[in-house]
Amino acid sequence: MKSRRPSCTDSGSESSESDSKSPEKYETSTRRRMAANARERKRMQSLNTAFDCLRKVVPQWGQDKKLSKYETLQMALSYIMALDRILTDGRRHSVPHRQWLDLQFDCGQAENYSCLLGYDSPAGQDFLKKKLYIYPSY
DNA sequence: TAGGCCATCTGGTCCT
DNA sequence: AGGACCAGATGGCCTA
Repeated sequence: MKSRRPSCTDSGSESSESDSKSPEKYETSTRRRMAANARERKRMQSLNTAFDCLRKVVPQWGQDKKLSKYETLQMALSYIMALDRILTDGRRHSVPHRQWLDLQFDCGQAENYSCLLGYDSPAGQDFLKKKLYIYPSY
């Protein structure tokens, strides 16, 4: 658990409310606020889980540091556009059915693709370290 | 120490 | 009425 605002508790802002409301109403609103805070925490945690999944799929070439959320979104956008371009170019040049599109990449971050393409085994990752094969599905 | 990033709280708005 | 979502505010942690 990370930092929390010291002035704020899970019970929400108290002084003004306790002055103006009956104890019952105060307790009810306090309970609702706590529940809302807990839901919001859970929602943000699930959002962060989704970001972590996205980080695993997106290339992080030369990045030993974890991508920020903004960088992750930017990288995902670039990555999707690059893959789209590959597919578009493949169609335009009418790649034969059995031909593989051989993309050299020397970034050495092949594990970034493993969960996307299903190469989770060490042998598969070793294979991917040399080449990324994308089979045209058209 | 400043700036970037993040977690959390909070109030508002919309939807069911 | 209550939950989901959002944006603003705030403060902690980390790094250059």
